[in-house]
Amino acid sequence: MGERKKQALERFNRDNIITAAKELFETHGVDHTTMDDIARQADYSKSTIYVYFKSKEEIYNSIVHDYMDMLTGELAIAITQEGSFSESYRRVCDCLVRFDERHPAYYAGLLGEAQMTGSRKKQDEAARGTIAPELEQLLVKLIDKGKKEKTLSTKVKSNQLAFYMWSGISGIIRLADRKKAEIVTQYQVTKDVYLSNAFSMFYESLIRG
Amino acid sequence: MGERKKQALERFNRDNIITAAKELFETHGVDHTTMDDIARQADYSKSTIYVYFKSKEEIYNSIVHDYMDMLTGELAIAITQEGSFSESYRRVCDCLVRFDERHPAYYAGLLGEAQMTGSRKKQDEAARGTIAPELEQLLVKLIDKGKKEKTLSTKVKSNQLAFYMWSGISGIIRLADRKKAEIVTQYQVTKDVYLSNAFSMFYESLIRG
DNA sequence: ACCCTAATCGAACTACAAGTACGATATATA
DNA sequence: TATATATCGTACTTGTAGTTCGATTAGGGT
Repeated sequence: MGERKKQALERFNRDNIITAAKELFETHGVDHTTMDDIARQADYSKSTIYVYFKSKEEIYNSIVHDYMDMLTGELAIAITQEGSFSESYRRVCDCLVRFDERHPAYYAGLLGEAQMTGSRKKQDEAARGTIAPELEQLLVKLIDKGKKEKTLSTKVKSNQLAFYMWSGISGIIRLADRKKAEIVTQYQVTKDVYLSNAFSMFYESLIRG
Repeated sequence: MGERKKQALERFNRDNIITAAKELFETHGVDHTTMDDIARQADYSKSTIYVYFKSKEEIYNSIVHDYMDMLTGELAIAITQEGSFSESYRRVCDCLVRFDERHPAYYAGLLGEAQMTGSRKKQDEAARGTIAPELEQLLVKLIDKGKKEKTLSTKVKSNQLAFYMWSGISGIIRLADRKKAEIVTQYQVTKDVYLSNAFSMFYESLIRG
């Protein structure tokens, strides 16, 4: 078989497997989906699955990677679209909230915090706990936009400020998601209103860095 | 055996087991510590372990609970000690940072985000993803202190603001911990300096809520 | 039509750790 | 000494990731 065809086949099979895994991960949860489940759903034998992916974790990471691409695409638009820093900032927050709502199973993966339960293989050192570089670049771009229009001071280095922004926003979203029930019952606001307030407050910290 | 003695014995055994587990969890990590390891370390048979704890997770949660008590003690001091809101706020941040540094294996548990890998039992619904109520009360107390001295506006409800504060601080600490290497190499500051800056910025968002 | 190679299958197998079962034994109390 | 109960030890069950390997299928080249 020609090298061309071989690669096309590999891609085709990987895609099928990922599609199947996505469905199962989202409906039953990552932990309750077994490799046999994935094989059955994708209509492959388990051994074939292991030809294309060396572990369950690699499947999960591939999906996260796909979603990461989608997300960075959306963020790029949110950031480069016309409007002030403040408007871009809100669009970015919205993007992340919507991502968390649509793909809760992968939000942890996006932050590099996913851990496979019951995995026999050591976790990939490479992918551990890093912000994806493209993501970081985008956030820096956003910060620079703010600096250019003098909304942000230039005292703090952009990448450091971007990192601060990311940690704050992701912390806010994570906890809001975890405690959404209490937010509604105890604080008497919807989750969206709470988040909107929180992002507004957090914005203050950025423009006074 | 009298009820008194029985309870003392139960406590004694639980303490021994927890002490053994703590050592192993901290030296080898929670995931790489097996129930057999714990039994060996504590000098009990595995079956006895299961008399006193119904699962590995319960052992872990007990430890978290202990540390939570310690931490709330320290926070209570940090908050009620003399000084302004701003000073208390810094002390609270310091407390949390030091906790994360001393007990990284339990920081996730503290936030209610720990997940046992390979556990056969369903996770306790009760303990899922909540801030411990005592912790929440303390944070509210801190916020109220700020309101009383007019450093904080009273527009936002105290418990909501406390929650926001908690999510921000814990997000900042978590990511700083995860990326400490990059902080030093890329941002050219020590982790402590970075955190100090971050907490200062975040402070701005609180006083302008 | 035939062969060869690579892809796929299937089913049994290993490894491992959590949690269980249960009879044997030690220890204290009455 | 008799009884109750705490502890032990060992073997077992269960669930799942990942492996092995011989059998089978499919397509392309001759």
